[in-house]
Amino acid sequence: MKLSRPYHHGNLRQALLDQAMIALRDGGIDELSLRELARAVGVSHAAPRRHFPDRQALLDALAIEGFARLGADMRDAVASGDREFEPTLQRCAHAYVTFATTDAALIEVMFAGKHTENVDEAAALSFAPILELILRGQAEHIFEDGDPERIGLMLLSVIHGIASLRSAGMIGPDQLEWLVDDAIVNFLRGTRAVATEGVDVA
Amino acid sequence: MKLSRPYHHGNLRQALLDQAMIALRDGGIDELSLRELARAVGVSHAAPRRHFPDRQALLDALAIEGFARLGADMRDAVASGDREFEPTLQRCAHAYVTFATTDAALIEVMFAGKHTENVDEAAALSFAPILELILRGQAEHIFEDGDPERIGLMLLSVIHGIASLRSAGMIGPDQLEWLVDDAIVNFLRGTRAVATEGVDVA
DNA sequence: ACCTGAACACCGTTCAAGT
DNA sequence: ACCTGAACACCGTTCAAGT
Repeated sequence: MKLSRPYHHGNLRQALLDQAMIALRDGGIDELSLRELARAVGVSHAAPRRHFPDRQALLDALAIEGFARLGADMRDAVASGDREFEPTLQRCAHAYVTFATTDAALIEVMFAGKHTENVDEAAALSFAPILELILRGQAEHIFEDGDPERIGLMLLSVIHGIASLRSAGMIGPDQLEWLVDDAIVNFLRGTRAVATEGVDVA
Repeated sequence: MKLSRPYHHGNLRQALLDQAMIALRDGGIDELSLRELARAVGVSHAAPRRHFPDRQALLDALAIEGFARLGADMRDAVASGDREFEPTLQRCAHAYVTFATTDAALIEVMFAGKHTENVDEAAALSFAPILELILRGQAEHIFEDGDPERIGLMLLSVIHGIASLRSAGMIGPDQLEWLVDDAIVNFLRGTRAVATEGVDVA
């Protein structure tokens, strides 16, 4: 006769990750305990060890899943809506910030630093939509020529900075929307706010 | 006869904070343990409780000290060197990023979110040099008019974003210098990189 | 007022042992 | 191959007790 709880038939790893995502959402990174995860999933406290050698390995796996979702969110945002450049960039930026504020604890894990190669790979991959936008912007002569990574890094800095300040509580929920809008406009045109002359792209 | 270790004659609180700063530098935020701090300072593990009700109180105090130092660093950077606007802004930004990379764990504590009112006060105070620069920039017509807080928030986002990405390891140490330079230039003039016409500021 | 010592509940990690 | 149970060393927090 089979057990009513049959060893999680091999998907314990994913069950732990799913439970961890839930725990992250309503507990923060410090509340995340391997033992509690094991308990919630109905397994002994030593069982996770087969799938995650230590706590950091679990966090790395979470970060990788997070970057995959972040990249997908941005890609979707770019694809949805019209093709006009500036609104597209706006949607991409908003997708990033929305992700970061919705899953604040997760993005903390993603950018925690103590990572493996695999995490860095996932991170680089997730930023592909941004890089593609830069390339397109250069083709449309919206951006200056030169290393697209350089421009991408500057763009990422603004967006991630906003997300980070929001998580820290230094930006109110109400300020978020227009701040992203303004930051993108400012990124494109600078603080001098010259009139929108010569911005008729294609 | 007096004890050779006389109860830390009332400065246990500061001794703990100093030791915590050291621990933060070579251990990160997770390595920071109240018990170890007490041990390092030569006091029982329950003694810190008189000065810090719980771990978070210690972290809050660290954050407040951190913001004070960050503000001072930026103020010094602004004061040192010539008064030309753009270089002054550059020095201020570099001071921020240097602080953030030198004391990466500390700035993590400072922006961790779970703060008290007092920490928010200290944070706002530390950003005063940035706000003053914005006001000066508006007076010199380098910035558009309107809410200086709005411009300050955008500027802070870029700078903090760079610092944050650096801590996460997504920006190499070698990329840091020119990225800050470029980000400030881009903040002022935008990505289009129009020639430097009409930028002759008084 | 300030600190100690023992106690409690919780961790992450390790390892022999089970099926 | 995958999981269990006991064990170890470490936490933060609490509280009666010392001086």
